[in-house]
Amino acid sequence: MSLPHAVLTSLLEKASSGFDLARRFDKSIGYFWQATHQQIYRELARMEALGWIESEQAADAGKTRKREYRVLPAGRDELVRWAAEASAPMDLRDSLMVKLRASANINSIDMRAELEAHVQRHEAQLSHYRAIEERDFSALTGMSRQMKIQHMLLKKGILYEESSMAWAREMLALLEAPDS
Amino acid sequence: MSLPHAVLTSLLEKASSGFDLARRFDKSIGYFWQATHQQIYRELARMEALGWIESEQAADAGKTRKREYRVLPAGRDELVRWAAEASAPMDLRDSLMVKLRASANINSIDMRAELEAHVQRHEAQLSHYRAIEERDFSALTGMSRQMKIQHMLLKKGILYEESSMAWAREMLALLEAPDS
DNA sequence: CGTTACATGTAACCGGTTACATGATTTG
DNA sequence: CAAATCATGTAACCGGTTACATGTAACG
Repeated sequence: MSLPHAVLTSLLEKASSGFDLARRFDKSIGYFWQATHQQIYRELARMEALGWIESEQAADAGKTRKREYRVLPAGRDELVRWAAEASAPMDLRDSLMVKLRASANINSIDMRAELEAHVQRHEAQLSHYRAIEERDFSALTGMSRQMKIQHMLLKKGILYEESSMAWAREMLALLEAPDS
Repeated sequence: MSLPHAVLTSLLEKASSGFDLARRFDKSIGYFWQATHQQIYRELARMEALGWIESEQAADAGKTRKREYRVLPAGRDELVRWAAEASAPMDLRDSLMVKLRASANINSIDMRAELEAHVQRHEAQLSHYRAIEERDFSALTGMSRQMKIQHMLLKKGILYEESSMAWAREMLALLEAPDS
């Protein structure tokens, strides 16, 4: 159950409203943990009831209901406690692999178009990551420990995209090859 | 919604009982799509009601309730239909990454031990995959199209383990390094 | 003869997804 | 002024997980 802790981590970096959190989830932390705004609002309410976070009307709320959430010591403690737990290995549920396996058994299934789309998606994501790397992590010296860790997380994404793309290209080559 | 289709694919390769399917899911197809026996029994019942599969008492049932399931043409058609749908990109939900990100913000979180366990898990899985590769895919010539695709799926797993391990080792080195 | 593996299920729960609702603010 | 974006929520559903139940077969 990592969603509350992902939210806590994000709030720790910057006190925010639910809406801003949802937007941030679409970017940085969302590459490793996605959440819809409904989930986030639900968790914020739950965590406030538990005393892990507190909120007040946002400075720029105007007449809207915008609230800003902040992590309380109890929330910080909970994050430390949770981090010490053993984490289960990530579960892979890749429907493309299931389809490819089906295509190995049924000749009329042609996965080439979908693999091509797949390659393109990985390509786009990769260049997106690389742009972030260039922008935020190109300094050669003086990176703080925090920055170095953040950079490694980005690199994880880059490695994933690179290896997925290379593999998909090889798979595509196999499917394009004449059936000898 | 890939579980029924993963089951269909597995049944296509070999007519089986629910129990055998659950065991097989722990091995081959389960690397890309896990399922507990409860889920599998539920899907088998659903798919039989839909006319995608049929069953009869297993030859080796004895006095047990063991049944053997077989894919019907309608099930095969459904698999073809489903394979033509665009598949969503795999969603990554990696709690280890969330923890590492938390550790970038809270110095008292030490992820070294868990990263070491992580590396070891990947190492074990990798040598397991390599043993399968040696056993089933070491032939240099005459591999059928079906075999080649299956080999590529295994290679996908191997690539994943290799890159995860390399990355985790690099991350570990960073965390071991003196905090300059 | 007790333990482990085989074999199939029911029930409750929970996290995540989808659809829908509501109102304020900004922009063209 | 209409449309898009900001902002927060409710409700229903569904796939996946966990706990529990039940009985047979094989093994030491």
